[in-house]
Amino acid sequence: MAAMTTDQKLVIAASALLDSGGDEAVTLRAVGRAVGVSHNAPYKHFESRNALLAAVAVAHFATLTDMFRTIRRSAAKPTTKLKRAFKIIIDCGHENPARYRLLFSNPDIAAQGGELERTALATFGEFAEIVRECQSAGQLPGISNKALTGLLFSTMHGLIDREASGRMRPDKGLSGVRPSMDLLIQLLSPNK
Amino acid sequence: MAAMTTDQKLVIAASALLDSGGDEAVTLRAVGRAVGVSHNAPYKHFESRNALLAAVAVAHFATLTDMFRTIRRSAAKPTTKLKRAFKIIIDCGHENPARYRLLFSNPDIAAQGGELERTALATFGEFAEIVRECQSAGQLPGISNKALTGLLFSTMHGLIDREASGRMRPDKGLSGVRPSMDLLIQLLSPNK
DNA sequence: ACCTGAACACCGTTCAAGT
DNA sequence: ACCTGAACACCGTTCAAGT
Repeated sequence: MAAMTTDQKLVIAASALLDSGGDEAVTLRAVGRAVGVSHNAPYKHFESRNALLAAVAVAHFATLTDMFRTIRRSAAKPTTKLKRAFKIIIDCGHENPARYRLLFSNPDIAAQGGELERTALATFGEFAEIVRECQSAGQLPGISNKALTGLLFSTMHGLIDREASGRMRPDKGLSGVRPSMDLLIQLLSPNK
Repeated sequence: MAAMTTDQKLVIAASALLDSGGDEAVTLRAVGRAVGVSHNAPYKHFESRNALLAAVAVAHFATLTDMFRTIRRSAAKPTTKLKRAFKIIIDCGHENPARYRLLFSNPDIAAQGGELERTALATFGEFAEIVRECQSAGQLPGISNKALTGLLFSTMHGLIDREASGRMRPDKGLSGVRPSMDLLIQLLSPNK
């Protein structure tokens, strides 16, 4: 932590504030205080608060890509790989809801394009390859890989977001994201 | 508009501001200005800004329930009814994204519970009945109605939210919410 | 190159005071 | 009962100025 640039320190501080206090806790004043600079020093490193948050998102997307790649290269069965990939995203939604929303549900951040868009597409691409393995193994329908990946990812995202929004009460008959995804996989399986 | 209470005027003004300028445009100062009262007059009618937004959501949920009920009571085929119900929500997501997020993706609003929760559950219930008709007609799997409804609704929500967040670029192989939902219905159909 | 302090134009919310 | 005006404690952002 000695050899860390101010840029990195700012991103790390912003990420910690996001996880501990949610989006509105990431004020430039709090970030500056955590790093030991003034509240407008971040403007010397990032164009705006949104640009700083986009840098946080880039770092997390890169980590997700690595985790997905590790899963894909493992010796597990395709469906096991898929469930592990699901679990990573679902756990993120549960443990760090503000971070999840930054990555997957924030129009202002996604609109920045550039490096963020590239990194996010890489994450999606790794996920798509795991889906492809399931298709090749006959565990998922042999339709367009991208269409199926988008459908699965969107369903998972919808379930996570609805649960985080408090709109998936038990009386709605949905016990959670995981069982719902298991149900979907089962319904989609070509083997009966 | 003569015989309108101040409460109603505030809700209507807030809703209009939400649709035209997004969530951050709904400031109590702007709402007050639109109605012709001071910027803190709303506090005499609602506990907070969030309570005012919750009242906006209640009004829209009630409208959605009515529209779903009308569809359900029509003479159309079950799958046609379902597609019309989808279309109403999808159109809302496209035409009034901020309103859509208020209704379906805002944890702070949903956390208010009370009348909002009841109204939202009624909307969901009407939707579930349309899904049930499709199940009875053999167009959708005969599993738990609530589980299937939640799955369909979550998928639609995930697709809408990902599109609104700018994360469903054409190069991801997804041409839009509607075709993706059609694909899902087709994949889920018991008839082959 | 990098940072600071003061300032600006906003917020939601509170409160004493008016009718 | 209902509303107002001033005030408070925040924001993101800008800018002149310092080293």
